[in-house]
Amino acid sequence: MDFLTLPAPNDASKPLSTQVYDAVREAIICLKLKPGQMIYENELAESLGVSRTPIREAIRSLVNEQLLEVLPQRGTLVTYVSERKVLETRFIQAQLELGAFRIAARVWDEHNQKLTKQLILHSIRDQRAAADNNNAALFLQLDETFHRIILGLANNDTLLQVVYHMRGHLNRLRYMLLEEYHHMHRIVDEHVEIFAAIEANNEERTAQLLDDHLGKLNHEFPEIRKVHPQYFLRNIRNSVEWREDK
Amino acid sequence: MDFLTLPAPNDASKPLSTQVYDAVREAIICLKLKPGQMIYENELAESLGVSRTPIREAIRSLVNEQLLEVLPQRGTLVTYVSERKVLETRFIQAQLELGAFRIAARVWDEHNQKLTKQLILHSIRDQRAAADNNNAALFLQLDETFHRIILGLANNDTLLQVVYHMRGHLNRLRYMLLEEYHHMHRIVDEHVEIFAAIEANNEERTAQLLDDHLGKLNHEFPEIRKVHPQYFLRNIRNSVEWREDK
DNA sequence: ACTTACATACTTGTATACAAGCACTTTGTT
DNA sequence: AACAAAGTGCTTGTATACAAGTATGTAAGT
Repeated sequence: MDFLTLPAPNDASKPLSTQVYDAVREAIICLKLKPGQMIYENELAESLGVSRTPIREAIRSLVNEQLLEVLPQRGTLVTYVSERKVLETRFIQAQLELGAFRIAARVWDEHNQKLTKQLILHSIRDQRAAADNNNAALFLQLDETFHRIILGLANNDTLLQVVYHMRGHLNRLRYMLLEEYHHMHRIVDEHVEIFAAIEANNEERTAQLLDDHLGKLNHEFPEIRKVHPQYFLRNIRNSVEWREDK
Repeated sequence: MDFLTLPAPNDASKPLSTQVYDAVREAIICLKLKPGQMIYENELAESLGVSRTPIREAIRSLVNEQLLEVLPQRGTLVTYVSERKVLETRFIQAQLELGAFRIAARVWDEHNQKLTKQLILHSIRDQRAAADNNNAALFLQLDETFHRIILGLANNDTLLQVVYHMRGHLNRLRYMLLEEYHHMHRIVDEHVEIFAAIEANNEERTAQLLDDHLGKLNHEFPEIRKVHPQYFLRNIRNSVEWREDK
């Protein structure tokens, strides 16, 4: 667990429980904590140099996001990626992002959103750089930022938060995909296309492009599952009982 | 705080933290804990007869749902209802429910869903009874159940969970509305209409009716705000600083 | 050889003790 | 009388101690 560290040894700006939450969440999404792995409160507490109390509070939040599952008196499980969960999460993400991107296309105004445009162009440039360097972790972050900028045009913080949670799940899968297929440049191209449609105030085209963009995950899913079967569940619900490789 | 009680004095079926969560959440939504009210961990712990540990874990979950806000070293605030939060939440609810209800209308099959139909008819009957008795708390529960049955047809548990959280916010508002305007029968009528459209596999009409059904909240909002100004925030974000009545 | 019972070393769940910070009161000064 | 500053009692944040349950290994019995 030596890869788990807090941002600063004695940083009082945020409560320890929040810092632990951020650190563990990042580790789960980057697959440093592997789906199916057991973790233990004492172990985490020792690694991070804090007591069990903030650890438990962080775990509780991650259980709410279904990234962890507590098995009482046995330990805590990093949840498997299940096909069902991915499909469910993808549907929600699509519904919300489609709605928000439509708003973005509707309200986009070249004159009033010069700053936003600069942000987007910068983001796309950074994405290209990350793609050139084949840096999957960084690329995922930038991809998320790009989506957040557009979503921000809908002026709905709650939506940003919900989409953030949904992405928590999907990103583990997307991380595997990026590491395997290195298709980052294709994704950036799609981002460019989508933004062009928004700039043209073309709501229908924006929605169509975004739907394709998000939908690609469904086709890639079965492939990546064969590459990392140990991270996936076969059955319907998330459970410790049945695993792909048993 | 004497209205706060756990389901059973010594029920080991669920962890205390979960029981506390359920009890406090219910109290917030039914406005027994009022928006803007301060609560304290010690006070809750004494009322419920447990230690601060499970209390804190429950509070953490409710903070994640934005029903509570912890002010460090000062206490915990029952969040105000803000216009912004209501609009944001309503948008998400609409996007998700519209998507799911469309699926329901598409997949509905009289032959294969006899059981579901029975559930729905029962639910509508119960709703009428609650409306007759003018029982707002019960009606809200039944309303939620009705929506959940339909949403269940989309076969997406994650969506059920997200909608559940969004409703946590809206229900405080809806509770005020029901107490004030007693328009439960109108709501049941709309439910009947929506279900008829689903039975007819009429996706467009289902979506149209549901959109109207959910949209009514937006019109009622300014009215109810005048009745209970002390529960609402004037400003953009949820914050303890600015209040309607200051 | 196989099963069963039990001791043991873990785990999480809960309670309590201590630390640090905010708010108000009270006291002292001008 | 007005105001500033220290003190007191509250709050949440964190650490630790204890309780209860699970899995495992071992030894005894069949």
